[in-house]
Amino acid sequence: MTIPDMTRGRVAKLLGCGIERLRFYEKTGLIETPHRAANGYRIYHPGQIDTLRLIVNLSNLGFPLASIREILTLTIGNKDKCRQVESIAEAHRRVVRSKIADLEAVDSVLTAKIEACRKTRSGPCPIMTDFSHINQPAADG
Amino acid sequence: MTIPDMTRGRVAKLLGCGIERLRFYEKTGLIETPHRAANGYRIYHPGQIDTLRLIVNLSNLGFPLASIREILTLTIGNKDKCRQVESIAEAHRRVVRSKIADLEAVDSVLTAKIEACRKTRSGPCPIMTDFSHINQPAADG
DNA sequence: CTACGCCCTGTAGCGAGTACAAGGTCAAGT
DNA sequence: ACTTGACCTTGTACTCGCTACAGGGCGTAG
Repeated sequence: MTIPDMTRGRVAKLLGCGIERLRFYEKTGLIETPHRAANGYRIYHPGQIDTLRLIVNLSNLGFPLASIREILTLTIGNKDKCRQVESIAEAHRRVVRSKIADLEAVDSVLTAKIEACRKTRSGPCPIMTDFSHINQPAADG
Repeated sequence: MTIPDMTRGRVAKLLGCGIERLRFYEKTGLIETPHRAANGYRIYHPGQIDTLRLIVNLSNLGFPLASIREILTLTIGNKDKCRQVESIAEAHRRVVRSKIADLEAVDSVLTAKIEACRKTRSGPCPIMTDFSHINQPAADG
């Protein structure tokens, strides 16, 4: 049972991401450059794969790479550093919730406009008119 | 009461956006190049300002510029074209709702992890460990 | 006449990758 | 041995929707 070399493609498949993404994380310094086989191929060792899995998982949750970079500098097993990670996660959750609120506001505007469109039997389209020459706030002031 | 020339800065202030954004819309062909005064300054006429307001409003709702471009090709006042605009808006609403669903899923994962962090009194940080070396799906198969 | 604010142009950068070209390598099949 | 195809390498350009900056011209108020 020889374990096959973890080349870029195999790691990408394992982590469920594209191979270029791994190169990108390497290019931007999130991981160290992996060892190379004699033919020049990258060979990832288990620790690097763990790191990459952490990066991919956090990135899939929308953490910006700057936050991920910060999390990576905090080594595992320290209680105080866990508090730091927690606070980064809380900050990110605030961003996520704010985006949800924004999108829900957009959704309700869209729904109102779509309703107005449906009621329009003839005449100008409400989406076009409402968003172009209505609601100029106090243009006479 | 002389109406001042609508220069780029004035239009930007009226629409609540930055002046570079207007140049960007011009560069990408969303609006035609406005007339120039003798000194080379752009002078926007009311129709162009209406168009820009439509663009800015739709863009603020998250419509991609490709959709906005499509909407702009549909002239005002035609019932059938209103149906087309409506269907673009519906497609965008589907995208928005899908994003909301994704973000809510992210929110619940974050909340679970933050809870786990809070319960951690000592030992490794759950965020780091759960996202790096746990949950490898059936690694023995 | 000078200071400041507005305008012009072109270009580069953001985030987080994705895509492509041009080539080297490896493993399998014939 | 040879060919095919999948994989790997590098560098570079593109995505989206702006934003920022450099280096200059113009206009107005004091």
